[in-house]
Amino acid sequence: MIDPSILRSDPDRLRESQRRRGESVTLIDDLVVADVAKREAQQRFDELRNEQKTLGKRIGPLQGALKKAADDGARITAQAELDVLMAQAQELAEQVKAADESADAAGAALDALWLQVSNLVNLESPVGGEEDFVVLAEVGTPRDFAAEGFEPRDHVELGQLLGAIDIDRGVKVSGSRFFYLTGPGALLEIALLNLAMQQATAHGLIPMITPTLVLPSAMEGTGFLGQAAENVYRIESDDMYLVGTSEVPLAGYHSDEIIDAGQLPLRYAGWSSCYRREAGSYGKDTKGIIRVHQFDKVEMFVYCRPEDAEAEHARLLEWEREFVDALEIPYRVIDVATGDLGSSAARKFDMEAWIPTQGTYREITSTSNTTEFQARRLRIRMRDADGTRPLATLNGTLCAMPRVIVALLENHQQADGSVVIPPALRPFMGGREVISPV
RNA sequence: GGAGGUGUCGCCUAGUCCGGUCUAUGGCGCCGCACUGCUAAUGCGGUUUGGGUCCGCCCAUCGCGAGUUCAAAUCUCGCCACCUCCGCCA
Repeated sequence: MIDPSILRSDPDRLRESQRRRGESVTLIDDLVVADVAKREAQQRFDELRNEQKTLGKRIGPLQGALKKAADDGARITAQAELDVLMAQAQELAEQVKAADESADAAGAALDALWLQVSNLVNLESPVGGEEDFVVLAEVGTPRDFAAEGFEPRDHVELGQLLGAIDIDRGVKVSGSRFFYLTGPGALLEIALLNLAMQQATAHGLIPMITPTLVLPSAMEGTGFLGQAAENVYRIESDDMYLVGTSEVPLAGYHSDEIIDAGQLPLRYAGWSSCYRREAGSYGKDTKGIIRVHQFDKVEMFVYCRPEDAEAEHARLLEWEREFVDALEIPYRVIDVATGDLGSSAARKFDMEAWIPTQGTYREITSTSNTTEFQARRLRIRMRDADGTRPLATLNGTLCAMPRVIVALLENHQQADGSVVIPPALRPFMGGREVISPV
């Protein structure tokens, strides 16, 4: 949710943001109307309710006086006065009830509209659709396998040769887009987890292992029940959701809290399984483990002052790069275009790793500055000398296991099908330097 | 899963039986001011959160929701969380 006061002070800013995203601009006009209607309805209720309370305060003492009335004359006078008041109060009660209902309805209508409004885009974000990203950096040089004299194998074949990935049995047990990590593949994930957590804790992030099943409020607060809803698994019998990223439980962690500004920034590194339906991706990445329904991920999440958010965003990107640098994988960094930000992000940087057998870069990390958007929805605020106000939240991938494993296997393979483990990872692999075909 | 108990503005707490002067009491903590060589102590004032505002105030908020009533922290119903006991269980 965006600061509602902007709707009154500068609605064109909202319109411009919607326009850049390629989302509805007329929605803002509807909001303006609904906002006025809501305030009018609320004010009417407030006034009537005030009247009702004022009147009610006279009834109690009068009833007391009636009980203590000394003689019949006084009793009759008091009773008559009370009857008049009660008649007024009864009529007022009906009006209050009606006003309350229309104020509630106006409020609900306004809230429903607000939920459709995506976050204000950062004006630096390139305008356009998925293809309109800007490349910020390109790091490392893709290997020239032709010059080395062999055809690179894809990660599916390598995974099989090494006994590291078992896709067939994943499909047998759980259906398409599921897999097992086996032997060295499982050890590789554990090593990556350890390397990621070592780096995270070195930078002062707090390690977290989070719930992966959450209530609707957490899912909605993080903005995943909007455009992304079709990719979320819902447990119908218990009205809960499986998270697609630990961003959800990490954001929900401080929901309904007011955090002392002195404690900020709060930085977490959460490890969890992630579940994605991948609806609408039929035919894409059907082979291999680039796009799967369940995987594990280490996610960074930051709560900070809104004025520090852009610097934090740069920091998250730096930490992501540090991790991929350590793995010696060629990559590029892109500034994601406004049409591809998702509802929560004001700005988003993706890292894309070079995948030799695809001859292209594929997303392996994503870091978003969601400014105060999620914090407002989740009622997370900070308190400083200026009072209480929403804070900013940011998130960034430190290590999404399957895609990093794909990049490692494909980029570090040798002619005989073995794979060299990058030195940074070796301490977490018992010193092993190479994984060889079984 | 079953039985009983509890849920009040940061923390603790009064109020709930018997509805109205609750505009929610008191203590601790915190903030400001005064006094003070400094600290402490003491005194005075402030201290839930959100919304509206003609900047006087007004409205909502007592775990959440619904209901009864002229009027609900208080009565009724449903839900949630926690505690105790029983059952089951990795």
